[in-house]
Amino acid sequence: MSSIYDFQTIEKKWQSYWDENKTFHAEIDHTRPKFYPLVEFPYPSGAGLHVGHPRSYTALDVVARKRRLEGYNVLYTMGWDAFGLPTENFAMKNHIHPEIVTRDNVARFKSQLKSLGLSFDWDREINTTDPGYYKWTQWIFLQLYKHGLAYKKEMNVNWCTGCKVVLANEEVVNGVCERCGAPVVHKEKSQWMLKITAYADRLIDGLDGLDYIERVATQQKNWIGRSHGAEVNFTTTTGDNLTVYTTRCDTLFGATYMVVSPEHALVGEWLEKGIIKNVDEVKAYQLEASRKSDMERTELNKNKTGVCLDGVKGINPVNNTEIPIFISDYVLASYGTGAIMAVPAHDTRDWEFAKKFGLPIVEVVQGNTPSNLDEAAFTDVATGTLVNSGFLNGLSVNDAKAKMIEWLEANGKGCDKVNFKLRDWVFSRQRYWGEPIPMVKCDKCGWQPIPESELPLTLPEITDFEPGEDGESPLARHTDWVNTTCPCCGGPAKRETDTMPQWAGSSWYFLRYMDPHNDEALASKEALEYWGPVDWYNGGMEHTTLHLLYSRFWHNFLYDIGVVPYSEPYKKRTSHGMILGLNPRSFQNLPAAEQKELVAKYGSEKEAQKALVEKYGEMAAHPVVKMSKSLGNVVNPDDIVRDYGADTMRTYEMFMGDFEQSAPWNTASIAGCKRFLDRVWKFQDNVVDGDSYRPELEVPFNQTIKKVSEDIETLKYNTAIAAMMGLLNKIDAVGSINRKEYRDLLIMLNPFAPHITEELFEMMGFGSPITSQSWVTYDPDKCTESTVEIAVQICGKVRAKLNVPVDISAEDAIALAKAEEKIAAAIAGKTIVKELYVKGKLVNIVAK
RNA sequence: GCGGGCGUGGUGGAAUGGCAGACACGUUGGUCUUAGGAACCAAUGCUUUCGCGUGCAGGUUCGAGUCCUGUCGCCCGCACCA
Repeated sequence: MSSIYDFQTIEKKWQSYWDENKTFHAEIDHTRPKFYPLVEFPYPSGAGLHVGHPRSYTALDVVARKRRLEGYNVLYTMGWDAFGLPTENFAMKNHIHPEIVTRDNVARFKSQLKSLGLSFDWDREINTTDPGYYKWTQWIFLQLYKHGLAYKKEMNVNWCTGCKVVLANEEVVNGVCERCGAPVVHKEKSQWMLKITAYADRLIDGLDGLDYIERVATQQKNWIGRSHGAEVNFTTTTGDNLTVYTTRCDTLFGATYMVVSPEHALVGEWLEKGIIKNVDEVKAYQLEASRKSDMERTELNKNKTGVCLDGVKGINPVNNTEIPIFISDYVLASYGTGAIMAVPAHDTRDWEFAKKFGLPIVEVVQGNTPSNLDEAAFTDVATGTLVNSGFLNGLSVNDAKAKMIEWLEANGKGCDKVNFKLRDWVFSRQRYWGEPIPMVKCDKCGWQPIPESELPLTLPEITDFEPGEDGESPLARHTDWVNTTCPCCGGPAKRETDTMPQWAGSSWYFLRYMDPHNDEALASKEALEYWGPVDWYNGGMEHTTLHLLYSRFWHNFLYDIGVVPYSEPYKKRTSHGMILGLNPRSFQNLPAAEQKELVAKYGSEKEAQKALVEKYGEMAAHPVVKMSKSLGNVVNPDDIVRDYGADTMRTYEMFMGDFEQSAPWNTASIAGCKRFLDRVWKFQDNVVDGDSYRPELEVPFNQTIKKVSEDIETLKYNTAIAAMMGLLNKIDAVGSINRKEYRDLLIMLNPFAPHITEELFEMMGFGSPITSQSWVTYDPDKCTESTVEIAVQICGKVRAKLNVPVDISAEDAIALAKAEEKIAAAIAGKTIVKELYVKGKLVNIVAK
């Protein structure tokens, strides 16, 4: 009899074995092809590992382990993205230094990850808060500065009222802070900026050569938001130039007014010069607009507001018509020129505004059917033809655009222009726990980079991490550190006290894994050339427009300055779905007894569910929700590993559903995966000799190996495991397993359940360790049985089943089908209209 | 509003245009047990009589969960980007 499958002992045994033997340690080896899979390194939060983390880690661990068996030299690594606000907040609250908080959290995360048997090369572990690491983060910043891509600017920033820190546009979600949920307001602050906009085109065009899943590429493109249009130079009655940006220069004849953003420079100028007559009204509107938070602006976006500037008019360059100029916050200062020409007949927003302010609506584009401009703007570009537009009359929209640009350029009234939604990256944070920005300010020389030889510029040891009330970094209070000398003139100077955002360290970490201990460079040329680029990067969708875009920007830049030998960092990007929790407040998830009780009380399930929604709120209507402490549905991976083992946990996470879709965690379902592994364990009692597949298992084995091999490559881990479960059922039907079959099964299962397969491999004397074996192969000719069961349909309805040789001819198959008793009876006396045979599937007879 | 995705048993989910519900969970019955929240075996979409079934209504096809049109619902992203 087999021993008990004591997963606790076995898993510890092999984890120590791998550690001691450095089984997964990778070194440059030019005799083997390399493979570099990457998962997003975690922020080591105080809460410990979430069950969501291992979904991604296990998925690429499966790929990494398979690749090693296939002969690749695999670099699979882990590290810590450890700078960040939660740690600093925890440190403040509990009066513990962030460094200690980080150290403790990392230790916990590391032991949790180790307990899962992930095949990381722990010798390459990195930590963004390690001065040896952030020396190079700072070094990259200096290169950006030296190439004019880092600059300091007084600007309107997103200010989180909760974190008391500046946020990047990407960090503001629905007008509130992505992290803490507090309202975000605008504030003028002097900030370090990175010129990501200089790479806008590259970041779109570079996607073409990459294997990114569609939704990631689309989201990045939309975020960068490239639009082709024209700048048109309007003039004003004051003699000023007022340039607008438009994608519809074909409609220039239909411009009946102009709108500039409340912050537009000309408005200030005109106010100063006394040109504007309704000063109070204009100033009041400006003030109101500046006070609005993003949330308020969003909420109000249906109801257009604005003020007409009294005393100045715009002049349309194409027909010299004078038109009114408004200020309105529906025009953004930060996009285009901060000014637009308004064509209410053909733009929905302009139409709304014109309706509200009673402005003329002039039709210049006509569709195939007459449009009612009292009802809505006509915006169909595809079918429109120009009217009331002088030299454009009769042209299609596209032709008119081209002709108008020609005209504008010929007359010096405008030009072609490409605009982007993407804005420069606000890079300053008024916090302690981040990389110091290696810049000093000298009264004489201005901002100066510190010499590279002085890197890393380390954080000073301080104990008070509270941000200043004025929004200054806590570092600003530490004058010993702040006061320094100017690297340029040697005179007194002050250090920058803001630190870098968390996205800094994670923008290049995958390069450091290639050569983590190098003190001369961020990584050696040899390592960068051998290991790079990342072959397969898996991570969350939430990073698509943040980390993923930022790191592509940095990497393209590093390529331009000759630091890395290729421009794009990641060849392939995939994304996993979130692991959700069951909502304990939803009717569907209540214990049966409670459900009965509620139905008795309220009459029906529907009414019971309604009552729950009334009691708990809208959320009770959703049976599957995000895990949260307040609902008490958070699952701790430690508990699962303790109760079921790491192999079961891994298998379950891969089996629970489509890897790319979100899936609810259901601890009750884990039993199935545990049983699966138990059955594999028990095969040891029923092993017979044999060094080839037995006839009845030959096809199932070949089929399963094919399925598992292919599914691992296409993220279909769930069906790969299902196929192995199906194979087990077939082996059980035979009643025993032979040594060849057992051995191949274990290799196939090894990437998913590495511990149990190592143990069985050793016990069975197949040679040890399993990690030095070769991946199983299949014979394509042996993936189908020699006879198959086909369906016989009459008019598409299945009427009988038939066993036929797999290579039977269509004629023979149809003849056999017709000879079948039920079929013969069904078609008797009818005219056969059509007969067809689909190989190995079915015969369909159409009879009337 | 725009862009992307998705609606399949009690549940998670399978199905190159070809026998819908693989593989699991759960449930029911059984075996073995002092016991079972263990293990194993059997049944399990609904109805059981023809039959009906992939959100709903049409269409294409010999054949549609899959393709097309419309519609309803849910999720995600963007959100006045001119």
